[in-house]
Amino acid sequence: MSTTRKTNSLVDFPSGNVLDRSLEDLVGYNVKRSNILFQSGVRKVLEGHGLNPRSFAALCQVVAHPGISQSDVARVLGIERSGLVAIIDSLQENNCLERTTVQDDRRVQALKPTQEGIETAKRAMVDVNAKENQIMENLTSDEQITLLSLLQKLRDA
Amino acid sequence: MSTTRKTNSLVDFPSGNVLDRSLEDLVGYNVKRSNILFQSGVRKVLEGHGLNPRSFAALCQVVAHPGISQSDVARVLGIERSGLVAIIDSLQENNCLERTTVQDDRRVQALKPTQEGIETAKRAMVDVNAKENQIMENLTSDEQITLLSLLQKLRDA
DNA sequence: TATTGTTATACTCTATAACTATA
DNA sequence: TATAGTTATAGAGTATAACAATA
Repeated sequence: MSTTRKTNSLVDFPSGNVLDRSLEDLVGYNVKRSNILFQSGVRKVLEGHGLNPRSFAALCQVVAHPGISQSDVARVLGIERSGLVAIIDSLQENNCLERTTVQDDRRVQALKPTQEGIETAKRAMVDVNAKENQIMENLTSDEQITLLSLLQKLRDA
Repeated sequence: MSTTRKTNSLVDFPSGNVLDRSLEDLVGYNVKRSNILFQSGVRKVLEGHGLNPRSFAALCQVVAHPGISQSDVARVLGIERSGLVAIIDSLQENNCLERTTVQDDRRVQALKPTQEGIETAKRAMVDVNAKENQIMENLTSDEQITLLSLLQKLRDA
């Protein structure tokens, strides 16, 4: 007797099926499904701070590197400059940062975090960390650390 | 002297900055960036087989579970039924599967893989596996296995 | 009432191209 | 000629709602 799923299905879902396991054993597929878990969970948390995943990431960069240019934020985050405009607009509307002019190069607008922006980033980061711990609750602390370091090593390529 | 990036930046990027590391130390952020690496790499490979990530995943399910319904494929893949229609349409146009009627329940259309569909799935899987190994080339074999098992354990929650 | 497949719709995310002003 | 910021635009991905046929 094979182990079947609870829904009323046309076919059995025997555990250990070769081709089924092939998909479930792809790292990329598991990364994609895991990304959905984190994305949806973290998005909900960030909404409470008037942020979304991208604006949160951008704000973190501005807070960490006051005076950074939009182009540099885009480079660090791996997104297009054009897509960053609306994100910076929203952060500016929320009084999280200011666009300031630069004497040496009048093309760029240095991004300076406001005190409110700094505090928003810190509060959001606390909540995001808590949410991540909740999402990973069935991993031990060591396993969480291992997962993080392996993903970072992967990205270093 | 701090370590700076190569681009002409307004600000320094000292390694070890607290708030910058906070973002880079979020598991969710690393999952998101890793997902982009896999997604773009695998997508290119699948194009050579007339597939994309979603149609490949759906085809794998149909090959692994001949006779599966569209609703079940959607449930297993974690996507909406409505979004699956176009995917199944494209797989049917490529002669990878057939929609067949079911006597017991005339609402459902059991999905049966064609011989061409089975072979396409197998060939694509070989290439995807090779691509994943390339993407993870700076991880040892043990590390790749650990990463996979941790992601699977995370998703079991 | 609930489910399957389907269509229509809209919304988010994101990339591309082109423009301007500066360098 | 190259870069910064910006705008417009289009495409992919995906969720929602509603519908007809069937259970």
